Amino acid sequence: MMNEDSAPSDGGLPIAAVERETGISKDLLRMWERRYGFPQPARDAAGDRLYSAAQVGKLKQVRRLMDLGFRPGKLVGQSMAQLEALAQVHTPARVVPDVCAGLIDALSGHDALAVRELLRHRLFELGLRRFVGDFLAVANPLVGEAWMRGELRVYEEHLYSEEVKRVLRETLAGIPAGLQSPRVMLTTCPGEQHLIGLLMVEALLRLAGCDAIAFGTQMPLTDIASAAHKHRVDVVVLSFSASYEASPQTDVAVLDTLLPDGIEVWLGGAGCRGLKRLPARATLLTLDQLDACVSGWRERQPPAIAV
Amino acid sequence: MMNEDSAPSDGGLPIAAVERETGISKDLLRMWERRYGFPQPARDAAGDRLYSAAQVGKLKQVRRLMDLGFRPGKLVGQSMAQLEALAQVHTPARVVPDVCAGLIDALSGHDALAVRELLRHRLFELGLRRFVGDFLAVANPLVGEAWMRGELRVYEEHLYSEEVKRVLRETLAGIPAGLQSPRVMLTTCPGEQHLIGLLMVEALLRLAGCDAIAFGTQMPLTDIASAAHKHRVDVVVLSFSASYEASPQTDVAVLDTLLPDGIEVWLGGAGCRGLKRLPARATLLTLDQLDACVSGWRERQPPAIAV
DNA sequence: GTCAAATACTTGTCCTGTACAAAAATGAAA
DNA sequence: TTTCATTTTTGTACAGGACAAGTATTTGAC
Repeated sequence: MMNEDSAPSDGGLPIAAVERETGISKDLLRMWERRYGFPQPARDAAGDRLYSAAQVGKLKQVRRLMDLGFRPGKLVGQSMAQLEALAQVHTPARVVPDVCAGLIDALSGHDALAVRELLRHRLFELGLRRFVGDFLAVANPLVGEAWMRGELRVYEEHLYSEEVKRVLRETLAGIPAGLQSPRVMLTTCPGEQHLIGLLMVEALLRLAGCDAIAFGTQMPLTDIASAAHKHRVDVVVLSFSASYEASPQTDVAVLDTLLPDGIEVWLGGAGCRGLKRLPARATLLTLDQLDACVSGWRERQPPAIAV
Repeated sequence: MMNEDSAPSDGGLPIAAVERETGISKDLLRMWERRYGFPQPARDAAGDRLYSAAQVGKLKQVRRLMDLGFRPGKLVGQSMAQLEALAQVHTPARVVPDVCAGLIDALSGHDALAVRELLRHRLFELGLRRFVGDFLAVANPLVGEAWMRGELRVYEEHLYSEEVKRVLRETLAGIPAGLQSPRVMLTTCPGEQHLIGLLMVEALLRLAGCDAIAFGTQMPLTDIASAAHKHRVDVVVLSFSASYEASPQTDVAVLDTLLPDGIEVWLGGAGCRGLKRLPARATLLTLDQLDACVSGWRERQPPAIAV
């Protein structure tokens, strides 16, 4: 067991810390070292790895570029400057749509208040449905790309997502809970900590009059199943972000065996791209298909039960 | 690489899924298997482990009891029933204080709306400061203990924390952002996903007129440092829950080397118990010391700058 | 030349087994 | 009873091998 306390002042970060900072597993860090010779961390007295800040920084950059589709073998050999250039080139600044004007500036200006005001302004201007469907649907990837290009720092992206969550929750508080069917529960699978997509769906479901129950993120699959049963929900909504590590495919297959019959599963988010061979009860959908999906569900119900 | 898709329908869960479901690392799962003979998962065609639902359930129960102070060696040999009995005995139902009356019932009644109403009622009855300091400070551990005893399911605890977050955020939205010093940023270290403590602190700071900036959870330490610098904050508040896996000690030590001089670090939460040898800039505090801490900070500032 | 199938390469995760340091428990002395 | 030293327990680190899934590249038919 490495001595965690010896690390900070001097050499660098132990491997567990690097895993948490970069999201790259210990196994993989060791494998890259073996295969590519990078990163080649120093060692402490006990022979445990100690990664320098520079190595951790490069690892983060490599990881970003991998999310863009690059393979690690091509990346690890490059210098930090080359990697940054690569990120620049491959996420060309898109034309910022009018609705998002000023957003990136507000974020990089380190002014939390300005960001919040901007979001609120858009919300009142567009109304909740279009705020979600037109503004957030555009702004979220825009912020992600700006971060890829290095125009935004991690903490600025954190600030953005925190303020979006805040504004959405404030607003949801003002909408009386719908009581119509379908009764929907919202959550994410373990490891998926992105809540924004879930809140966006919740907003639209509330507007459609559905009885939506939010359970937050990261519910173990067995608990999703029993909660769905106990709360007598009709639909389980799961959101998968692009950075979801595990396989939505597997999650859905497991849930299919755990869930009682008659409960549907609706999946959304960038992490669902390329999903196939879904169980019969599962549906893949985008935000703008949600209303249609709710209507469709209502039509499928026996008239006696439908509201 | 195991075939994740073959698992769900038949035998059980692959080791990565069990790690995510139980929070027990792969390394440790294999170590327990070798040392204690439990869990002893089936194997797929490739020789990869496949854990049954029963094994995963027992692992979760073992983990709960370990949080109560039991050692794994004493636990793994016991049957599921014995483990449940143990949990019953060692978390005796406390006398439920009046303020919390009805809470557990509302949660186990699977009525999200009732929970929300109860929380709102307490909030209006007590006011924000006492809601945080008197109600939540009592209710949070109460819910945790009820879960330990098996009186609440995981999803009921999820529901509780989701509704608490919701009510707190609604309320925070109504308090104009304070603009007085100190300027405080709130976040948690990577791996710490509990937000409630942070929201409670934010509420109290806002009431004290502080300029509080919330960054959400799980910021890499390097980003905490640069955000603190760029946003020109005076204090970084970190919250550590009892279930924090990594070492707050190490985190603070690392931050101490990364943060610019003059920025203080305030630590709170159950995860801080037993912390010692803190850097000079770090302070350990509980909720009820927060006001005093803010006053203390203000007094320490040169009069010219103090507000 | 174009498309599709077969082949080769790349990459992530799993495996076994070992080692060791930190934490906890135990026992001895004050 | 408290304090200190010793033993046991426990978690995390290491090395290096294996292999399947995903990706690229070549081959071959049309």
